[in-house]
Amino acid sequence: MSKNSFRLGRTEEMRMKKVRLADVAKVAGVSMKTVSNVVHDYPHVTPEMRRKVQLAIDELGYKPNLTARRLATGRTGMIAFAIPEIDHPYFSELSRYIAEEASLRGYRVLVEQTLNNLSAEQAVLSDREAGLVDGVIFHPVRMQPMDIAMLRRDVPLVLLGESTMPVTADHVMIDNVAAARDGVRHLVRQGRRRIAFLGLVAGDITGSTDQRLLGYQQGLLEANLPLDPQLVFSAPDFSPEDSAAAVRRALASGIPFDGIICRDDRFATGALHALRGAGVRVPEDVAVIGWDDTELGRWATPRLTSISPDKRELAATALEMLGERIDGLQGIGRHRIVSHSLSIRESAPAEASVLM
Amino acid sequence: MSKNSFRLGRTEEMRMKKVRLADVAKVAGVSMKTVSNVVHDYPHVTPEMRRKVQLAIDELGYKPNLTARRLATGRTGMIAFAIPEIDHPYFSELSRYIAEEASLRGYRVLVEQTLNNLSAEQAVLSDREAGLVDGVIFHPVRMQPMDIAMLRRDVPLVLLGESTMPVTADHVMIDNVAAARDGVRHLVRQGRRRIAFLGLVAGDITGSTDQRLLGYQQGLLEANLPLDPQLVFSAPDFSPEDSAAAVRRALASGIPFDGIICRDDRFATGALHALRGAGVRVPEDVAVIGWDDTELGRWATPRLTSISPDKRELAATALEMLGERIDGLQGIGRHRIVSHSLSIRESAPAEASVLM
DNA sequence: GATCCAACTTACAGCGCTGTAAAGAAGCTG
DNA sequence: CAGCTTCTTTACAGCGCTGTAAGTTGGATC
Repeated sequence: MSKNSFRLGRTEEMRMKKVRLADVAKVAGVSMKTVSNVVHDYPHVTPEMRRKVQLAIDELGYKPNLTARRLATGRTGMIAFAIPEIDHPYFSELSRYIAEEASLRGYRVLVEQTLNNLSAEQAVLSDREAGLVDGVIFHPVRMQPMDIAMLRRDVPLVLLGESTMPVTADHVMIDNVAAARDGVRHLVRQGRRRIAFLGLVAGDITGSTDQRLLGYQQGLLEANLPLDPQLVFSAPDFSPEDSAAAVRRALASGIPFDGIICRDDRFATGALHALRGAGVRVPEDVAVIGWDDTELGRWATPRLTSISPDKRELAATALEMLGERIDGLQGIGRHRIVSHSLSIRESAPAEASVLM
Repeated sequence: MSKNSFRLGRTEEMRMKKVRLADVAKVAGVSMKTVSNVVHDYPHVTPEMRRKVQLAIDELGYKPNLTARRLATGRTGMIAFAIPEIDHPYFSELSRYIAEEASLRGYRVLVEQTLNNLSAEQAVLSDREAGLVDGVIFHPVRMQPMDIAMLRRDVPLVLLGESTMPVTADHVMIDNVAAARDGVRHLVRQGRRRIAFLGLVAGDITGSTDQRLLGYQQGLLEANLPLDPQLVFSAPDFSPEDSAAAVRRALASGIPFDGIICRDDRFATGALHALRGAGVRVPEDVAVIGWDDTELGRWATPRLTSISPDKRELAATALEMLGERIDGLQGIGRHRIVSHSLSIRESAPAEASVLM
């Protein structure tokens, strides 16, 4: 009876009170540091000592307190991943790779949404608090390069995305010019001659689509096709609805076109819907190419041909660079290009299959 | 000149060295605690003192060190959100609401992917380390209720999802039985008589679809429709591909059906593709209802009618309950139901519009 | 057997902040 | 103006861990 109640007391104590390193040390009859060494698999610990300590750890159910560790080491083991929207297909897919690559390197990821909001983006850089994360991977959409350069704080930073970036920070992207050109080439190879670009977004101050637009133009010139400003469609905002509206407007205005290259899969999805609604066949009448190669496009009808950044490589590269910065690497910002390809599906099939 | 270099030195000092509370206190000529009080807007501080301290804070560019704060207070201000896959449309959309609701309550969110992996799920609960987060919102898919109950640790926990949950933890879900019944009713109202359920997944040990299947059956019985086991389709895994294959198999086997209710939008998307590939018209020949009301379904062709859990309410409720637990609320697990609705679109339109 | 070395282990001072208790200041009361 | 109360401010001991420097031990060396 009394034995039982003692046992209960013991058990309760084990789950109620948080066990500290010092408690383990006392039970094992060693110093705190030795326990710490066991926990960290420090090599110079005799097997006997290790066993003794491990026994005490197990008995007490000791769990290291991360916060204390962080305070002592100055490292948090966490990185922030700051993106516009976590539920945008491209970013949610990218998040997954970032999380996986981070976990491989012993980091945890704190996802920070900026919601296309300037002040939220600024908050990412001019953090009110310090010591939360060891580094930041940031995909800006509203901040200008100079803003970023100015606000740049002491925490290691890697930038993502196609907009112009300050030369003071590391940056990873795909070759957007080449990618857009590849898309145009693919359409040209199918015999398309009136290729549209969708699209510019009113108030998109970052000029993030500039490079894609540039590649689009290069692709046309390369094929000796005329540059028709009417074929550059604009949308009021970034949603598929806005994109669909832009395509409807273009159709209504009677401008002829037989191909569209879109700034992202969301835009392409909107375009597909607008075209279908107007009775325009894809790809027979108009071929459509998306951008980002997301699930949204893979399961669109028809399945979307899309420019496909190597997201895994993107994530791995960003983490690699960030890791180097965290490890103390100094120096001017480095720019890295990761590979891209064209995922060819029904909306803009390869030549062989387009012989309708 | 010398003035300039002094300034530079000062500036450098400001960005190089991390400023501590004690530094601010020294400059302001007050105690550390007073600075802390100013930082925290503690009421009993004279305006003059506040001004003086604020000046020092601004001059030195002081940023509180979160880690130290955490160690001292025992609170991290972070919660973990543990889900199978961050790039699953339902979870990425839910993540967004969780992040927003958390931010409203002063919490940051650490997203943890379990990748449908049992050991990863166990790791979520039996955390190796303590003091990382104040609480956990967890959507299990592999763990059994008893496992969860056993491994349940000291950190506050709120469970999400439709599987059976231990009575020892808080739980938020929609009424899956009612929702499935609503879906069937909608189809029946359109005159559908051979309604399929897609689908069971081989090896889905959680029985997470049980309730949806139950509601499906109730809906059929309610309409005096026979229960045909052949109309419950099975898939080997959770992807749209698997779902499409399951539908193709059903079509090939010649079982007649004129409606499908799917376990999620991904399955519905796969079904739409399989049907289209077989020349079956949606909704004319077969009406399709999805589940989760995600962007994937909203932009499918045809646009997907889908059972729509109120994701914002779900997130808010989970955070509310978790917050109460973090604030010390004890007692048995509470179960909360949040509302759902049916988002009616083209794949299973309302009666009026179905008169082809 | 004294000396030295390498392999282990320990003691303890921080990491930067907050909670507590207690001191100091200022305003009231009779 | 002593005696109280209330409002501000201070001093300092932790929070739990790790890095450093200083032991301790056992064995190899001459």
